[in-house]
Amino acid sequence: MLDIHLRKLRARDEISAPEEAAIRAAACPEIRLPADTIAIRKGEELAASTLLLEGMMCRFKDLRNGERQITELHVAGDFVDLHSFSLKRLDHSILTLTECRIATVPHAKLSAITEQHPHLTRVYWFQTNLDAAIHREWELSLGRRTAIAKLAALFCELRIRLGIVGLAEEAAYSLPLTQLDLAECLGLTQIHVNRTLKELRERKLVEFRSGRVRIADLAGLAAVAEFDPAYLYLERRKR
Amino acid sequence: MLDIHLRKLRARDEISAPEEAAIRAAACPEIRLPADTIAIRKGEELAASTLLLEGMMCRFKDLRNGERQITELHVAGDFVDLHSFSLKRLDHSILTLTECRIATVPHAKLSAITEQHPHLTRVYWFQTNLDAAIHREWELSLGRRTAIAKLAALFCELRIRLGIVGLAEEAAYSLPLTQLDLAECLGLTQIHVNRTLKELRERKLVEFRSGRVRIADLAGLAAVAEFDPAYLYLERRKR
DNA sequence: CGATAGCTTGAGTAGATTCAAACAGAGTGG
DNA sequence: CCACTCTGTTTGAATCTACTCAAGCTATCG
Repeated sequence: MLDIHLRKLRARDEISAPEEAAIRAAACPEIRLPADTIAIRKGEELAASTLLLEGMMCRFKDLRNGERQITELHVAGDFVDLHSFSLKRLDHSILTLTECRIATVPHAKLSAITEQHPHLTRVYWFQTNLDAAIHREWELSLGRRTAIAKLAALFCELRIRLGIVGLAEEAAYSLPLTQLDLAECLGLTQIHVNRTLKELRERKLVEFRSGRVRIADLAGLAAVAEFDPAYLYLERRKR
Repeated sequence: MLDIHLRKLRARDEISAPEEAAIRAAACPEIRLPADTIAIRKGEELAASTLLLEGMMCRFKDLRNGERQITELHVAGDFVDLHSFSLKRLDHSILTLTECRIATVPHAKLSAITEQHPHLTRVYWFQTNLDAAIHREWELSLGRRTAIAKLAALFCELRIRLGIVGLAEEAAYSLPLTQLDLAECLGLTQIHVNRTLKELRERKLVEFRSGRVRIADLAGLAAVAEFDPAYLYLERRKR
C-alpha cells in the first residue's frame, strides 16, 4: 500500500512501471505505531529508512531545558528519514504525532535501487533537497515572520503538501495537531499560539479547531504569510 | 585550485585519484566576485553549480519589508548551490559577503560524474544532506535559543567548519562579517547582536572584533550554546 | 577632510513569555 | 451514571527579551 508515496513522487516526476515495481519490492510489511512515540532516536545507527503511509510525524531537536523545536512536519507519503540512507545516523529524533502506519525500506535495497535505477536516484536526491527547501522556508518563518504570519505560512504549506497526496480539499483539511505541537513548529509558546489563532479567526482568515483547518480567505491568508509556494517545487520535472 | 574543496570532501570521505581528476576536469576556470554581489538570483534557471574557493557567501530569503533571513553561511570549499543540480532553480538567492573566488561546474559535467562515479554521487548527496542538517540546527537556534546562545552556537559551528578546511586555529579564526550579517543569520537586530556580543565579551567567552573571532573559553562557549557537533557529521565514512 | 559604513549606547516600547487560574471534552473506574 | 482525571484550550495580569528610535562615536577611504 505504497500508493500514497508513489502519488507524492508522481506529483513532480514520472515514475515508470519498473521503477514502481522496484520501490514496491523494496518495502517491508507495514507496521503501526501509536501516537507520541519516538520512531527514530537521534544518533542511533540506522539500516533502513521509514516511509510514512498514514498519520503525521515530525523531526525535532531539543535543548536541555526541555524546549523542543520541530524542524519539519511529515505527512502521509513522505520518506521521513530518507536522509538516513546517506547519513547513517540522524542529528535529530523523529516522533509520531498521531497513530501512524509506516513501512520501512532497508538501506541495502535502496542501494540496489540507486544502482539499477539512476533516474530514481535523482528523484530521491530531489526529495531530500525538497526537505532542505522546507527547512529554509521554516528558517525564514522562525527568524523573521511575526506570530500570525508564521501560523498563516504553515497552514498554507500544509494545504499544498496534503493536497498533493489527496488529503486536502481546496480550503480545508484535517490537521490532528495540538496547539503545543504548532508552537513547537513555530518557535512560540502554546499560549501565544492560542491567542494568535484567535486573531486569525477574528480576522476571518482561517479557523483551526478540533484537528481541522478551515480556510475562510485563502488569498488573505497567503497575503498575511507572504506565502510563495515556489519552495515546494510543484512543477513537473523532465525525466 | 580546487584543493580546498577536496579537503572538505576528504574530511569525511575517501576520494580516489580518478575521482579527484574527474572533479578537477569538470570545473570551469576561476572567477572573482566583489563583495555584496548576488551571485545567484532566486528562481533563475541554472545550468551550473558554484564552488566557493575563497571568501564567504550566504543563502538568504527575504520578506517584502526588506527583512532578510540568511539560511546558511558558506565558507571556502563549499558547493554553494549543489542542490541546484537537482532543483534546477533555487528558492532563495545567494550573495557574496566578501570578495570571493569561485569556480562553476556545469550540471552536464555533474551528470557525467554521477553516472561514471557512483561513489561520488553518494558523496555529493551526502553533502546536500549536510546542508539540510545545518539548516535544522539553525531552526533550533532561531526557534528556541536565546540571543547569547544563538551567537555562541554560530561561533562554535564556524570554528569547526573553517577548521575542516584549515581556516581556523584552535580558538581563533577570521570571520569577515558585520554585526548586521550576524543579525540576519540569527533572526535578531543588529543592535541586539551588538549588545549580546558585549555580554559574550564581558563574560569572557568570546570576542568578535574587526572580522576576527577569538574564543577565550571554548568549553564555556559550547556550554552556553549547548553545542553538540554531531549535526556536522565529522566522523570519517566508509567507502 | 568630509562622507560613509559600521559600531555603541540610552530610552522607551512591543511582541511574546511566564505565571496563574479556570473551563471543556474524552476516557476511566467505582 | 457520576465523580475523577487527564489533556488540551482559553483568558488575564505581570514581566521580560528583544525591538525601535535616536544619537553619537570610530575607522576607513576617496
